[in-house]
Amino acid sequence: MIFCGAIRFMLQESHSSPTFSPLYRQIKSLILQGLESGEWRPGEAIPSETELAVRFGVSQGTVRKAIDEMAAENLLIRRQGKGTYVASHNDADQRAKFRFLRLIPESGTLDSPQSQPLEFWRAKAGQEASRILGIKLGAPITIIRRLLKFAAKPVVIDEIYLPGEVFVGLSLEMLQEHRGSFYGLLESQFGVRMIRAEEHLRAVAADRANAALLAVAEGTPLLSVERVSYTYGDRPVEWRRGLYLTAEHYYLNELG
Amino acid sequence: MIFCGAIRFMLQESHSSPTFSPLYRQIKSLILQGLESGEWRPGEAIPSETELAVRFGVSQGTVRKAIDEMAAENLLIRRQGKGTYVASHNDADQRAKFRFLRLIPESGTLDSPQSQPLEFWRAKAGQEASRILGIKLGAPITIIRRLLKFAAKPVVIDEIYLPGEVFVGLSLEMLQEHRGSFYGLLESQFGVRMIRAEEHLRAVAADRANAALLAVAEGTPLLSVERVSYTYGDRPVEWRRGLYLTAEHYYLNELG
DNA sequence: AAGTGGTCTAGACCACGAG
DNA sequence: TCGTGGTCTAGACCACTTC
Repeated sequence: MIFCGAIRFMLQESHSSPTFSPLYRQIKSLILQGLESGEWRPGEAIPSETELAVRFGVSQGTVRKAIDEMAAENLLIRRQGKGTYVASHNDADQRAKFRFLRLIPESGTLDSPQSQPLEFWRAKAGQEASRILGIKLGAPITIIRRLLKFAAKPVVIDEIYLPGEVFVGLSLEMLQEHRGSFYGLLESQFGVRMIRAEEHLRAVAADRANAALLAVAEGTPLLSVERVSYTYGDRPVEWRRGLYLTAEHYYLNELG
Repeated sequence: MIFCGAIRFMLQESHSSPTFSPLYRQIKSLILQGLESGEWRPGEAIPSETELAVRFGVSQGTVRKAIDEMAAENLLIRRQGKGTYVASHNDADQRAKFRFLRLIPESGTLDSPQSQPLEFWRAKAGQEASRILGIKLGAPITIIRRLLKFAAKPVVIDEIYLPGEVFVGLSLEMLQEHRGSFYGLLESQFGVRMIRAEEHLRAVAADRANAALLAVAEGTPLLSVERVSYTYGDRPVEWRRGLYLTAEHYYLNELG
């Protein structure tokens, strides 16, 4: 607490600076640093608004505005009366667990998918993987193929590309033993939290192998979902391609 | 201005009310009423924050919070130094014009699609249309079929269902003559502004007729996009089904 | 210079959760 | 009862746009 009030002077003072950003954004990036550095881990509470205000030497309202933005970006979760928490893919909330999965059963009940790993191997990044993941050509990558089942029926085939240097020690056993979502595992085991993702959707025809896995005829139209996921600092750390069988499910998207 | 300060007493005073909502939300719904009633039309400026604060008998900060939320919902657009404007599908901004179209060309240049009306007829609402559009069975509906071309190539077939009682007088000529987006036309000609939409995506096979229109082989996988669009008060006013050819385009979705 | 939205502050009080 | 986030206020000053 020696620094109380002192940090204020380290913040940008001048409005005429060419790289000017408002105080609450500077506070925001300070809190972000705390998240990236692991000072506050997913699921934990960060200090109260008043405490952060004292620490950073600004008013409580300024801290509040910084936290408001981060809550809107799903980085933090506010709980009235309790505190502000670091968002996690391991929350009790089921919606948080499969936040990035937009596949909905045609008729009614939304049950959690069950993951069945098919293959797991290591390789070297080719042109496309190195470009998309922002790693060197030939850098180690880990590839996972898996099947997702809804109500015991196979519906999704995923092929997941991960930069090997980020997820060292990931193994097939970890995937098989893990309960919960894939991103929850990456978060708790490797400290890498997925913040946002970008998906490219296309309609494609099932080839022989994938058709067999999904128990449909070769050539059946499938929804191809290519996803790149990003962690703090917009750093890409996952590239995957999903093939969705949309006979009894649909992909839901809300347009604002 | 006779009512200055008086309206304040019409707002909810008690926090113990079972239907309690904070003051800024009440202000928000008052502004919303102004939008719905057409007091402020799309593209126009609403009164300044200070003026609204006086009119509603609350502080400027409370009005500000109400407007903040509405700007986040794309209902209003703030312009520093100028004022706050009602959002419109006819904005100069190209992004606003095709806000709901997520189809991106595979390679580079994003040019505006060109719409070519194919068919236009009136019918009576069946089971599905009446359920989705929230109108009576047998109520009049208007159906439009059209082709969307990117760079002179046919890429999208749309079939659009509109409640006839909302869009009386809509004609094929209006569609042919109109420059700009379809929603821009509905907004300027019928005063109905689309706020949000919900899309259900599936992969399907092209039938003979649609394959011919898109100049592809019968059975080619297409992206089926069913959309329900809502205006103020979450009232559904459009149901459409699009068939997207995703050979040289993809559907982009951002996951937060 | 005037008017608009944008930022920042300080303080009051309310609602919620936990002990 | 206490500490947390949530709401509301009043006032100061800054930045941008227009005149």
